[in-house]
Amino acid sequence: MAEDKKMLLVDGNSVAFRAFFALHNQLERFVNHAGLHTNAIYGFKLMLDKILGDVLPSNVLVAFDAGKVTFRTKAYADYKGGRSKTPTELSEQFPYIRELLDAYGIKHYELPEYEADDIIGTMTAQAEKAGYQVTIVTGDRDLTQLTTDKTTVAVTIKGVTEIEEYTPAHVIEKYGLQPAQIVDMKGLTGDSSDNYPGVTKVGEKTALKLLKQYDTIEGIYENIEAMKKSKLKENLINDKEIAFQCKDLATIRKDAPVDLTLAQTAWPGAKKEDLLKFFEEMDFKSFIAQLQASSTADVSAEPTLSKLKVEPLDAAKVETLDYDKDSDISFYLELSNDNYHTADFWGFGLKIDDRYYAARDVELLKLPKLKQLLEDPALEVDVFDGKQTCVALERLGIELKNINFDLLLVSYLLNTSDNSNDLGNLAKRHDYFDVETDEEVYGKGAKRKVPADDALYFEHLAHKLKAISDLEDKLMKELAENEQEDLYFEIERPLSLVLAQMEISGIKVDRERLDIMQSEFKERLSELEQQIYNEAGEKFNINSPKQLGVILFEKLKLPVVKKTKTGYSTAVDVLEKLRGMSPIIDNILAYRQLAKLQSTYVEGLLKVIAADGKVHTRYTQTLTATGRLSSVDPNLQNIPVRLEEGRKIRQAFVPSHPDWEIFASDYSQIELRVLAHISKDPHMQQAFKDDFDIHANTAMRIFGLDDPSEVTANMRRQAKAVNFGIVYGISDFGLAQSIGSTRKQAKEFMETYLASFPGVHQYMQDIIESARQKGYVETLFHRRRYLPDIKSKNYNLRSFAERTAMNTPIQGSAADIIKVAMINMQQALKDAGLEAKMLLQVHDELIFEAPKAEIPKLKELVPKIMDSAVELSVPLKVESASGKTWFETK
DNA sequence: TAACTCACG
DNA sequence: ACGTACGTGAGTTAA
Repeated sequence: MAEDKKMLLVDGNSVAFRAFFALHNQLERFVNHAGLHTNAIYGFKLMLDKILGDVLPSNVLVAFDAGKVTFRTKAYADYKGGRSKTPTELSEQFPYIRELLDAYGIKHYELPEYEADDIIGTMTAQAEKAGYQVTIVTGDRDLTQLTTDKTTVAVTIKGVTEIEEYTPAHVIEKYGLQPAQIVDMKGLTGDSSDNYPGVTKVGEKTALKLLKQYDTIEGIYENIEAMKKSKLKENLINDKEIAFQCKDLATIRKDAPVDLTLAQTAWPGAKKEDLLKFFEEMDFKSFIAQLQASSTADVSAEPTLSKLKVEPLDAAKVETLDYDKDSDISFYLELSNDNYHTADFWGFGLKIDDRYYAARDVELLKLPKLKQLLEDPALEVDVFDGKQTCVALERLGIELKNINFDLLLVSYLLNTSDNSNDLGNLAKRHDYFDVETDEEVYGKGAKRKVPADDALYFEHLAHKLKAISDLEDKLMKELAENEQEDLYFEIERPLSLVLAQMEISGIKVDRERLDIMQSEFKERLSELEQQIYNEAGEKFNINSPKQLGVILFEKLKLPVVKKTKTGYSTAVDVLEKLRGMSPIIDNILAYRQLAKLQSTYVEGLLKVIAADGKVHTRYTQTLTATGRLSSVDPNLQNIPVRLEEGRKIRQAFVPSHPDWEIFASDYSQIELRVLAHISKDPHMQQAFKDDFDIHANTAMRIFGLDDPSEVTANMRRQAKAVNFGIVYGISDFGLAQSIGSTRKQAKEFMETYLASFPGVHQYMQDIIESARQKGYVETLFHRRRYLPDIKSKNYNLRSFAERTAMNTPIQGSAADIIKVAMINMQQALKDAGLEAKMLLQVHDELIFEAPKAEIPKLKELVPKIMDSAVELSVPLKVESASGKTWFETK
């Protein structure tokens, strides 16, 4: 590193701004014990680590602006005028950012009357001359004017650590300009953020054309006489002085009186002690842990991993493996992608006590020695993602029998909002740094590939095994502290095996049925297409909201109901309002509906039918913030049902054997029943105990009726919306939206509702207060969701957190209940000796296939198991149906 | 990759 | 004065 002359120059102010605003929504979470905001300091530190690691510089300098008065403001009074003041939450952090740099051993510098840019420009020139490679880091694209073959400019684009690197070639590609021409561009067009005007009526396009022809502003004016008469020429002549002045303002100085030698910017590396002291002061706990985990006293830019000895396995070596019942065993199976039903096997790693083994060839797992190890019911194995491991091993004919600690699952339970699937990232969240992320080792997206080098690859596998093993005690202790042991041992861990069975079973799809639908839809779509083109008077892409917006609101001049960030909204609720104004609307709605069915369901499903004629979804067990499952590849939890046309898609879901049927059971109103239970509201509980129509019951209360016969269909519809609103965490706006009333009317409904159900009202207040106190809410089975925004000063964030506090215990407890039912169900089917198989879960319903002869038994058994999953203060209610296809189970 | 739209509970 | 219903996944367009 030392012989490489690499200079890193950082625009301190600009990066601090970026860091501050990137973490602005978490401003209140970044406050240290002294009340100092620390988000910009934190972000600055992340950016430093990233760039130091990428560049490995020999020299570093961070430049700051010295103050408001500069030679530019002296020359042009309005320079940077109209900028809003730096928030105090940020300005208070600047002194500490300088302290941070001191702790890193990094030189920082500022110069009266000059901006950070000019210091950087000057140092760049000096460093280039002395033969350095230069990297500049900034949030300000203007600095790209400094790019040369020796100097790269890294501009932060998103967050703090994502950067875009500008080389001269990239500048040309992106702007169509040489780096040196950027100042000519700015001279012509001006810069609204720096508040200087440029030439009248000259924008980016005109400027580009001019510079292409004349190269520079000087070039333009040398040739101006020859230009033919035009408004542009007039403007150029009138604004000549402005153009030159603006160019001068935009030009970064390379000759500022910087009294700093290159030698003074040499970077010796950070001192662990100094950093520790600083991080203590800032309360940066994870950085402290990260530091303590690293072994050396000198902190280099790249965090160093421990060196592990990994023995490559082959058939002979497998025979020598030695373990017993008390051995500490971790196992990790590496796959080429997420879809473990079909992914290629990349290999595996195995840890027995403190010995590490790895191999690329998974056929080795079929050898008796290894197969027995995995299938021994008396041998506990620690894993990361047990479900994935089980399903993939099943493809090799191996059944993993006794999972002890599942790092992914436990980590999710500890914090349902942290839903990283990557072992390396997840470990970092638990202050463990001795493992890299897959992206770091394998690359991402299309570039992801298994390392060619055995040593490198096997070390990564070994570090993953080590992380699983090292984190077990700590995480299990946290689980116990949270009273979540039962949730893990009794619900989530056994559930992962139930889900594995369901995923492996898959559900049979009638391909011919879908083929028929596809050609039928195709025909109808092209008819609708023609009609729409006729009515519009031209061809356009109906699928493009942008093009459709132009047709509807500009060409046909229909009234604009709602706008989105980028243009006109063409969503269903908008189109509904335009119905009747033009026949095109009905056709567009019909087209949309059909196009959705065609692309997402008919074609989407056809694409994922496996060789066995079935679709095998994957349930993500560690994703949702509430504890629900989700379903991917394909998503079988959103197959159409509400509209008849779409519902027919369900005709394609059929049993996998002749003379079998589909059987489905669903919990009726489970979320409202859960609410009745946890809120202890007597009226709501009574309604469920009496098995009343709950929406009609609510209607009677909010409309003040005495008899169910007085409830009209419309009243019931509105009451149903109110019930939904209550479950979601009430807001008058949302309710008004959903029932199409005024906000005032909605507010009255809500108030009447809360007065009629005092227990519910009390619950809403209590749960919000409890969330504020504890920082989290919990479900019936202690599933936990943290709500840091509940204390936010931002109204929106806080309101969102409050609604979440009301909703999560309801949605999450319902999720808990069906999970218990599923575990009991699998056991009950087995105990009853039935062939029936549980195939799908859709939040409050379970779908099975079974021999026709077993259907009567299921009608008894399934509701019984679902009802008794948990004892609430109100009864649960389950409804069942069966038929030849999923469509018929209604 | 983000934005929009729409399918489900 | 603000700008929202809760929880998901997938296809399309357009940058």
